Amino acid sequence: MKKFVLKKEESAPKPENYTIKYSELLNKQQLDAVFFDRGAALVVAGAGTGKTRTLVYRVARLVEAGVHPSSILLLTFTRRAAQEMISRATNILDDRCKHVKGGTFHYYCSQLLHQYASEIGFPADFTIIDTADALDVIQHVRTQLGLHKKNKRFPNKNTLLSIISSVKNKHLDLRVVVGDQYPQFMENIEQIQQVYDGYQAYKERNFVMDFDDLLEKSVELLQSNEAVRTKVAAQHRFVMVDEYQDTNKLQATLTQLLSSVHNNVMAVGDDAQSIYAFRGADHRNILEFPSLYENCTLIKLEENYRSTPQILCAANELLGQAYHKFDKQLFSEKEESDLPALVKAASDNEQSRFLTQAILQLREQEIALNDMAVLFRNGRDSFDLEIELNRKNIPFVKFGGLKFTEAAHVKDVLAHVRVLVNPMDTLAWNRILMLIDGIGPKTAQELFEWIRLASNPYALDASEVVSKSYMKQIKGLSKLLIKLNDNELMVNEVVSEIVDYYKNYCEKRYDDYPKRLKDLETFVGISAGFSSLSNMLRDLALDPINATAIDTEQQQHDELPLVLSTIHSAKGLEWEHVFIMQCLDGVIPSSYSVEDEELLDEELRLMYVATTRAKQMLYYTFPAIAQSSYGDYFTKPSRFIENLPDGILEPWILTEEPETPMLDEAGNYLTE
DNA sequence: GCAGCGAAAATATCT
DNA sequence: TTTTCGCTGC
Repeated sequence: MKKFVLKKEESAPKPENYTIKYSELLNKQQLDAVFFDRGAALVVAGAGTGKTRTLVYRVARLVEAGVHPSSILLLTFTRRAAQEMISRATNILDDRCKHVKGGTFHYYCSQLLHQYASEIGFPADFTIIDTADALDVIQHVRTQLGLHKKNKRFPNKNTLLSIISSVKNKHLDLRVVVGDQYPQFMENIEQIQQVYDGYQAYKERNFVMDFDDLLEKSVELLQSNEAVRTKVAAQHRFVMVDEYQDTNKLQATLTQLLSSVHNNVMAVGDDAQSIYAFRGADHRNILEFPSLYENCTLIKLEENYRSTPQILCAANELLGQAYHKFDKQLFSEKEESDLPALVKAASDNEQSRFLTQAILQLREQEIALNDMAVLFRNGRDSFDLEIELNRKNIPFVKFGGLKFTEAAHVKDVLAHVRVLVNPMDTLAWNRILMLIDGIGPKTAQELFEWIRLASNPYALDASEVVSKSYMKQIKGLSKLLIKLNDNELMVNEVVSEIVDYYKNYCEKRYDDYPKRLKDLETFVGISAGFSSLSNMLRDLALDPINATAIDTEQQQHDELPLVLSTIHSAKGLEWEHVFIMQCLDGVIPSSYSVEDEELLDEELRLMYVATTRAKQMLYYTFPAIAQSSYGDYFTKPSRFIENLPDGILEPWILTEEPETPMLDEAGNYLTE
């Protein structure tokens, strides 16, 4: 039985009652967005046009107008972005803004599904699996189906997962995805369908969900259950979605569903900055948005407040190279600056040394390390630079690249936590059982069959499956799990016990165990920050810790660190001085993208995003010769840079002098 | 059924 | 360079 409650709308706020002087702080278009009240709006905001600022002020304005903060939903691309916006709103207004609901789509969906788990036949404590786990499941399904030993080539697990993920995120038929992206595997379509079904069935059976399931199942829940949809959407009087150009089909549908009661929805984005097509994002979403909502208002933010005209000129010229054109020209009233620099180094290492020196020189000029960033296409592109920075004692943080929680030893420890939270999590059981000598896939499988039916799944030593040879080890595991399950321990106490138990296995398995044990000690410390085991698992799955964050945390510099970041992770951020390194053809654009216009355009937009992060000065650097991870060499600068007309960039020539002890004086690179 | 060895293959960006 | 596959001996 449906029940609608009619509530009176808050009376429209009187402008003179606002404490914030909006009209003095924002331009005309920004004000339009901030004071936009009811209905649907699309804010098209070019890079650096104050998009975040506008969202922050709109949140504050709504709260000031008497809208209950918790009825505002702010969906962003990273959790970091949501937290930052909410804290900025809190700063300009007051603590009420802290109650605004914010986070990523995945985070929102995770909360929703945990709350309504019973509606979709899942236990409230289902586990979210990351990509590595998902690949393990696919591999398992693939071998079980006997597909690995066909004489014909069958797609590997990475390809299979990417196909499955596309099907879900783009909401397309499997045939369409395979035909479109992997026509060479069309002949295997039946088997791929089997893998798809097997993968789905496995997750249902073991009560785990992958990232895509979070979105897909949320849409299913809201679409199939009218009562839930009404109840949920009623809580969100105002829905705002940031970075809308990087939403996929499921997220666009979710946006509609979540705003379907109050119909107040604002999407903000920039089609020129769409860089997540590989993940199913569809920049057409933003173009189609106005047609999805009745009387949608369109607001354009065009004046750039971030970068100097010289940097914007490079950005505009880059965008002009796209196959599919944008009608976009950024302009800025900012003061003139030097032309962006184009720096050719002889080698990878010379590039690193140039960057290190340039950074040190800027620091001498009182520019904080934190106001500089080095950006790159791939996580590994900065490895050599990281060594150089360490050598010179320059503190840095790195965003993107390897995640701490992806390291095998951390996953091992987390698997123990997972079986405590969700005893039906086969994947985690497999992982911890196979640590024990003598237990392989087969025995683990049999043990799990027993666990599934057992009255106490942790009392493994009661199972008749266990053979004598490893009984002692099983007893140890069993004792640990029972103890942790029976006692009300703090999260870090649980993790600490697991680490103690795991130490032996870690030492046996890894030559570099001292480093890994140190990591685990750090992890015990981090775990103290979580309120419960299941919260910890959820948070770590959706917001994994960066691998280098672990090292830097211990160093405790009083100086704010330099930022190293993949371009993808730099989205939405800005710095005074930006270095874009490894600008090589084959790196950016990636050599796997050059055959395809769509892919190539996305690489170009990536370069555009990187370029528009810079406020004051921009440097493109590349080595004359660079070795790829195996085999071939990169020898040409990025075509995007090569194609720029003369006079946009200033070429720098590096002349290296013999190393001298006084770096600041004589050993510098000369510029011309 | 398990573990270890050697040969062969191999895209990356993120929630 | 690292991961994956198949083979062999226990």
